[in-house]
Amino acid sequence: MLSIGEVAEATGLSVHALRFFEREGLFLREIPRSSGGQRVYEPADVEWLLLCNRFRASGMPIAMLKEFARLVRSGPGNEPERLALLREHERAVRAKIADLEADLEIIRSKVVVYEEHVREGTAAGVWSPTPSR
Amino acid sequence: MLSIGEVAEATGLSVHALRFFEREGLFLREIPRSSGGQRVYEPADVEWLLLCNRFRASGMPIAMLKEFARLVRSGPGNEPERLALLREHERAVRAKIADLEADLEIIRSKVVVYEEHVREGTAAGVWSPTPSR
DNA sequence: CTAGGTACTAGAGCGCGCTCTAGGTCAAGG
DNA sequence: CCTTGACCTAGAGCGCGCTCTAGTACCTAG
Repeated sequence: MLSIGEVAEATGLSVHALRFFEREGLFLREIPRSSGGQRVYEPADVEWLLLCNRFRASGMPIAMLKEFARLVRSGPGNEPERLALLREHERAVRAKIADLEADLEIIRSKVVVYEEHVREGTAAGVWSPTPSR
Repeated sequence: MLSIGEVAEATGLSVHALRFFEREGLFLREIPRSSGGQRVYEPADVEWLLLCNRFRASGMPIAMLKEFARLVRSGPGNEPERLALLREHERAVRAKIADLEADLEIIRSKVVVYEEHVREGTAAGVWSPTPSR
């Protein structure tokens, strides 16, 4: 049984963010309260939040996370929908990686141009104030 | 010589975004105006914007783009600084790709679990409304 | 001459994802 | 008791990156 502060600590999320996540319905269950009204989490909630962190870090919007949580909360029977959502996100992440790799190529080429310029004192390929390249 | 509409078309940026970029000082030069006060671009501006798109797509914040543009505008002599900025961004992009690949692994494993579940009708490894895994 | 389309400036507004404030409650230690 | 600190709710605010509005001007075709 964990307090909101402990969960924040364990997940890297702020207590504000945890309350926000709850308002948004991103948990897999209602988080129960203690007699004094404080949230009482359990380790499984932390595991779910850690997975959420991965999803978020990989660019999944809150709305999609919400939808996934909704599917899980609404019980068994919709696993194909959950799978479709996960596959969609997998596709999106692969696409993002591919884009980043293409962008990295461009950046690399600019880095190389500047390295040569800085090493040799030539101005080939770098920008002048009035763009010429 | 190009109008703002043509540049928007060529770069995929909106005319609003182009005016915003200009206010923010993201261009490599002052964009001149026609007699009637309309912006007059040249192809080199489009090239720069296309590179900006790459930078932005790879997660470079506007502030960093601004700084790079400032360095270029302030003329020759600061190439080592420009290089340092580019290398920093290159590092950030590589890190982001690595993170995404790690996230992708996790997503894959969830997809696999759901694929098995959906194929075989077992409930192993998927979430129940009250989280057990 | 006029209408339509495109552009202008200045500034407000928005969607996302939190983050923080205000005003209060609760539980434990001194 | 009383303070301290973690927590509560409801709701406002913020940083980013645009996006849109209002009100006006110009330019080309008919």
